[in-house]
Amino acid sequence: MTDPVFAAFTAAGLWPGLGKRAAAELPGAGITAPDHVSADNLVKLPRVGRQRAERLFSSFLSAAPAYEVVELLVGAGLAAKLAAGVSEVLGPDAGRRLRDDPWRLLLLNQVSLADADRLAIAVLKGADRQDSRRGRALVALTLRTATRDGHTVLPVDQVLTALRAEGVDDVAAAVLAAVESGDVLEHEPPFDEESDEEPDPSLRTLSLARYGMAEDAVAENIARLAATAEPIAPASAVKAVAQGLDPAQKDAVTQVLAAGVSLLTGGPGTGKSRTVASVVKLLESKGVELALAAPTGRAAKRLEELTDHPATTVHRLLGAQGMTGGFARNEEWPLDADVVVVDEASMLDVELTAALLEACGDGTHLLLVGDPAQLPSIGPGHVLGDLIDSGVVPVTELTILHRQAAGGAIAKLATGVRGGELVQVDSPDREVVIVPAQGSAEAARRVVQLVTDSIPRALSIDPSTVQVVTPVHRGPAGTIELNKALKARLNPGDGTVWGFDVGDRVVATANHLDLDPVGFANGEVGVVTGTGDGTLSVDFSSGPCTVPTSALGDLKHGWAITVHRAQGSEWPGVVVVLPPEAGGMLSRPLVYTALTRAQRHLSIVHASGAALARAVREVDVKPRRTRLAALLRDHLG
DNA sequence: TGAGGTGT
Repeated sequence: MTDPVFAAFTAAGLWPGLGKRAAAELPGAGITAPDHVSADNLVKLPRVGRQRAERLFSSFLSAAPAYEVVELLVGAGLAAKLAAGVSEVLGPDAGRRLRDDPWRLLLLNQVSLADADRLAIAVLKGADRQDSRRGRALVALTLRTATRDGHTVLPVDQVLTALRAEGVDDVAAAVLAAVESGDVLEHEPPFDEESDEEPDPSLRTLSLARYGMAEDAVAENIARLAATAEPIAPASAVKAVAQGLDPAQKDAVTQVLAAGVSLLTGGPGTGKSRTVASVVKLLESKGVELALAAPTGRAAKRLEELTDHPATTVHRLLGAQGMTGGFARNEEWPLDADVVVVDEASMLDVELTAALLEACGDGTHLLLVGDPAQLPSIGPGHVLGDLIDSGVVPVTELTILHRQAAGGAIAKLATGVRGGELVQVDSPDREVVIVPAQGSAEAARRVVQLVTDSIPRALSIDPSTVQVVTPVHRGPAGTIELNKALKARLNPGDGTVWGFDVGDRVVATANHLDLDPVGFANGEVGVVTGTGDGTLSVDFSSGPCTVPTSALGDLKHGWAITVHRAQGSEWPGVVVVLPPEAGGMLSRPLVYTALTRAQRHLSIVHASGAALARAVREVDVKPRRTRLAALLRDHLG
């Protein structure tokens, strides 16, 4: 009979060097408990020689801390695989720390309050829901849950209410304990110089220390860069690159030369890219050291193509050191750049921005380029929006559309949505077509009909240049079902290599930037042109690529992709589907991002009823609570 | 309560 803790430990893959198969073979070799583990016994395993047995034995000993954690977890009826995360978050001393305070388990994202309570009951005997350690953990949990909606802070009252709902009696003591532990920070409301009155204490907020500190760091470092900047070149230098730039675009260039931190904003087609290219050209000619980056691999790749100057992800620029590690570039070892340009800045969250700013030495100029109307960052914070709202950082907003379709229905619709209005557009030329549908099954049928029949027939747009965009993966009008239906119509086949056939459209779901000749970036769409032995040849818009077996798991069918993944790409024809089940996730940025993917034709299959107009009307269906705008006004106002 | 990125 195998020791249950030992069995759980070996099955959870926590023994370094021991594969799944070998783990299953342990009982056969008579190893069913920790004290059976020795080199002499391990050598009885199939395919294990003396040397490997010795190595496995020592790696077992080194995994003792994880074993201790598994013992605690299994004793409480919890999954042993949590142990890896526990050790990562709590360190080698995790077992003792969990025994001291079982609610520390809540530091892991996958853990619920009920799980932590179970561990507490198992570990503490006589555990009490009024335990101050539980209250403290609940404060942090409440704040962490809020970060999933992008908030960096919550009002104190809201945290207290959440604590009461979990049965905590002394809520003030719980907040105090959380603040004293250092995990949580308390913030006074912004000081109002206009009034003599004390700030309202109910406006106090709480943050998780890591985000509270990141927000402080962003504000302080913006102020530092603003204060230490020297003009790079006289404004007259702009003339050299100014041909073809409109006045606002020229202003943006002038601003980069003068200001430590400046912003360049505007919707698709307003010439942000063009302006950035001019900035780069000018600075290169002056021999200025430049660093170009973007939050995603695809945006970085595009920035590089556009400027003809090397660009990387912000993470790579800063020398990111793995999942939990920090960045090699920081205040001690700043970036070797006089000017740093970051594109797609709407995707910057508060922690990455703090790291970026800390890595900018005194006198470095930073230009952030982005569109605040597009989808917000995944991580917490509202950096680009807060910088704009603060009013203390110079902003150039580009508003003039420079595309040939400037006066067209897509542009009118997009401009309306950007401003919060769902306008009726007249489109006799069928640049925009609204297709109402009842329910998501009908919506899905309409999509297939549009792509395979109506659009090519009536508008002479080839299906290969039409992209379907949907908010969701699941359901009849989600990416999964739509791709099945579209493959059946556009490129039927049985999927010889990993479900793909020559002619399939694919989308990348991870970066593989280092493959030979160019590699591909997350979100890039391509077409399969050939199959090899466990490999695929794919033509991405950036060039052809041979995708090895190891990277095939990061490709999916790409006729229909999510709005999130479509951000940053455009197609001649776009079909946007809004199924009823996506009603709850519709927001102005999502709708705006979806429809601005279209260059010449936009079909909207509308099955989400009143939710669409509501989403567009409300500024932000879920506004993010942050302190950054107020902090910036404090530092720079 | 959906969807989304980066790093070794």
